[in-house]
Amino acid sequence: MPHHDGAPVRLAVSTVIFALRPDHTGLPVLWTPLVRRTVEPHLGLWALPGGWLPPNEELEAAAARTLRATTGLAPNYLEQLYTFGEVDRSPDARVVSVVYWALVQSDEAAQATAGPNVRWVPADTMPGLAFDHNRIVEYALWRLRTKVEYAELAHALLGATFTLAELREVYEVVLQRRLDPANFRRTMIASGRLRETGEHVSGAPHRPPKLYRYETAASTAQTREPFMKERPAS
Amino acid sequence: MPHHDGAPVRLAVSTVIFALRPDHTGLPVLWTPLVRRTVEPHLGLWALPGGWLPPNEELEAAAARTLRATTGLAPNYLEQLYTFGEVDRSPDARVVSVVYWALVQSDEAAQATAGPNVRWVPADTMPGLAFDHNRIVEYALWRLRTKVEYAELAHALLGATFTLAELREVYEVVLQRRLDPANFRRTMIASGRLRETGEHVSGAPHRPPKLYRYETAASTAQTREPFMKERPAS
DNA sequence: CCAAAAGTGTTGCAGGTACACCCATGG
DNA sequence: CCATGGGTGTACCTGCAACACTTTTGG
Repeated sequence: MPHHDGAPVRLAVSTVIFALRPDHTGLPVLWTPLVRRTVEPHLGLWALPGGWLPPNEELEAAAARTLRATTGLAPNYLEQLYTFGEVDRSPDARVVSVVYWALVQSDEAAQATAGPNVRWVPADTMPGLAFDHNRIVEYALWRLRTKVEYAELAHALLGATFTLAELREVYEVVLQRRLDPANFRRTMIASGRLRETGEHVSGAPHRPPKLYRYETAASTAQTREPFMKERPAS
Repeated sequence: MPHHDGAPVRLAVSTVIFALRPDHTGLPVLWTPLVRRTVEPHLGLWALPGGWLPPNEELEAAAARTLRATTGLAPNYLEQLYTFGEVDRSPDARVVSVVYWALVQSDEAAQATAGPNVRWVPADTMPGLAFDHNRIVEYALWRLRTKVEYAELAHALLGATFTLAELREVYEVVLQRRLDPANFRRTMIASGRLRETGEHVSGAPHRPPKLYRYETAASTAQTREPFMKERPAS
C-alpha cells in the first residue's frame, strides 16, 4: 500500500477515442488510438492519450487537446466518462484521472496520423496497457454500448451524409448484433431525424441507395431510442 | 478571468444526498442536507457536504465520510455523479470537485442529525448555494430521474421491508407522475425481484397490506457497471 | 436474365394502460 | 355498513420482430 501523505494529489486528463474502421476482413469495427509512454512509470507501454491538467485549462479542452495531439482530428463527440482515483492506480504518486471518451468520423479517421509512438488497435483486442487503462477502455466500451442516444453516436461516427445501410452498420457494430434492414429503415424514418439529400450512391453492383443526413434541428431531443432484437442468421 | 499559473490544481469531493421525507402536507418528497460554510470563500452560504481529498483516501470513501459527518447516516447507495472543474468555479484557486450522489433510508433520515450548520431542504426548493452547487444539485436530480434501474433506487430509499404502496410512492416521487396501483403491482411482481415477508402492516384504517423485501440479487448483476464496487461498509 | 441489395406490406406477439370489480379492515 | 385502500381480472392499444414480397441496379 503506497503512502502519499506528504505529496499533493495530482490531476490528469485522459481520453478514450473511438472510430469506425474496417478490420482485416473489411468489416467495420471500433478502433482506438494508443500512445507509447516515453517516461516512467510504465515506460514503453501503450496507454491512453492524456496528460496533466494545466491550472488554466478546462477539463474538456484538455481532453480535446490530447485527442488532437494524438490523432490530428477534432472530436465529433466528447463527453466525460468517469473519474478514476484509486489510491494505488499509479505506482509513485496519487493520481486522479478525469477520463473523457470521444468519437471521430470514420472517413477522417482513415487517414489519421500514426507513427512509432501512436498505434490504432481494435477496441476488442486491446493489448496490456499502462496503469488501469485496460479497465478504463472496458468501461468506455460499456458506456458506448449502453448509451441511450444511439442517433447521436451514429452521427458522430459517420460523416455528414450516409446511407441507411451505413447507419445500420454503426448500430450493429456498437450493439454487437445484426438488425433487420426493413425494420431498421422504418424505425429511423419514423424518428423524424433523417432527411433525404436527394442524391444516390452509384457505382455499386446493386440498386443504388439514397443518401441521408441528420436533421439539424435539435427539437426532437426527447425521443427514446428503440430496443432492437437480433436478426436470425441467414 | 482568474489566473492560477503558479498554484497547483486542488481536488475536492462533494456529495449530493437524497432522502424521502414528508413535506408540510404529509406527502413524501425528496430532501437533501446542506451545510453552512464556516470559511471563506462564500462564508455563511449553504453548500453541499464535502472537503479536500486526502492523499491516502479513496474517492468513494471520502464521499461516504463527508456524508456521515453531515447526516450521521450510512449511504444505501453511493455513486459517482460527475466531475466539475470549470476554471472559474471557485473564486480563489482552481478547484476540481469529484461529486458523488447518495441515497439514504427514509426511516433513518427521519431522525437525522441537524444543527445550526446543517439544514435539510426539499430538493425542488433549493436556496442559493455556494459555488456552482445549484447546478450540481440540478444535475443530480436529473440523473436520479433518468436512472434506468429504479428498483435499486427504491431499495436504497426505503428500508429493508416495505409495502407496494410505499414502493409506488417512491416511483411516483422520482418520476413525478401518478402510477396505476394495479398495473404497478403486476409489473413489480412480474420482475421477480420482490419476496413476500409473510407479514402485514396493521393499525391503518383499511385493509392491511403485505410487506415485501427485495430479492438478494445474485442473478441480476450483469446490468451493473463493470468495475463498480459494492457500497462501502459504514 | 440473374444475383443481391434497396425498399414495402402485413401479421402476430408482448408489454403497457385503462378501468371495472372484488376483498378486508377500522371506525 | 360504509369508506377506502389492497388486490385481481381483462380488454385494448401500441410498437416492434418476423418475414414475405416488390423494385432497381450491375454484370
